[in-house]
Amino acid sequence: MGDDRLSQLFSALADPTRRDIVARLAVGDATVNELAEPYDVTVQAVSKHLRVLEDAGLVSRTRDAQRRPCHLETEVFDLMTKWIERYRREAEDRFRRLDAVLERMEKETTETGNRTEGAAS
Amino acid sequence: MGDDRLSQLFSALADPTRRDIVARLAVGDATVNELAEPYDVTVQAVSKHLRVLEDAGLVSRTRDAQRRPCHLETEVFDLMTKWIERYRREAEDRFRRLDAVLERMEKETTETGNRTEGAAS
DNA sequence: CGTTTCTTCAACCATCTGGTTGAAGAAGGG
DNA sequence: CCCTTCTTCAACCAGATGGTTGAAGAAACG
Repeated sequence: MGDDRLSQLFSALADPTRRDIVARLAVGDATVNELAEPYDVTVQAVSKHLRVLEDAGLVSRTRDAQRRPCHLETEVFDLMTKWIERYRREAEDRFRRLDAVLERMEKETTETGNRTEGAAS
Repeated sequence: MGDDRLSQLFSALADPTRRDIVARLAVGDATVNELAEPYDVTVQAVSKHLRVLEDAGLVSRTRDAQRRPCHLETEVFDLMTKWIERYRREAEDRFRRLDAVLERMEKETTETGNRTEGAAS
């Protein structure tokens, strides 16, 4: 279902353990074992989480002997913030226009109908 | 599993249909039937999607006769953008520091060790 | 070479999820 | 009052997901 990039990204960050992993990778690169240590789940489970993060483009991995250091890729964050900000702005702009219309209507009402209060805004 | 607010939010936006619903609600409020019309799924499925969005705090609903107009709540977007921006900045700051360290190390190496190239840049 | 460490693959399991159909609330309209 | 409209509830189903255990790759170490 989540076949497009944005779905993968949001889905990857929908898990608290994965968000925590991202938070720790923001501090510095780390291996699978290091990342798995704080949690009470198996290292295999963490390995799966890392694969999800990697597929989403949030994490890249290099090789260092047997270890696979994980590195946080920050560029993909833009995809999400751009999406969020777009619709947030769109909705908020609409609100402002709606408010303006309501304000004008109210002013016209007070002009033609009863003049209960001063028209100063 | 996704019991905290952030998990609910990311999870809600991980579905392309739900993101599309959010995009359309950014243009204006709409009823369940109106929202369901463009998709080839049943209206019940869309009703479920709206419940997910509502539980995540992204959508609020009022009552208008039999209709339940859906309204986009934009404030909760901040929760996500704050989280994303925090760790993005954290990681990028770390990169800048790392780059500075590497640059200094490189300069010291060229000063003490072999002087193969000019130390400019 | 055998062993130890780090990591992943494979199979399995419980639960969640997104979809369906069918029936039932909720509220107006004839 | 019935009937139609809008919406949700309930039960069900296929597939994804997050977890487990056990075994197997990959690469250093003795």
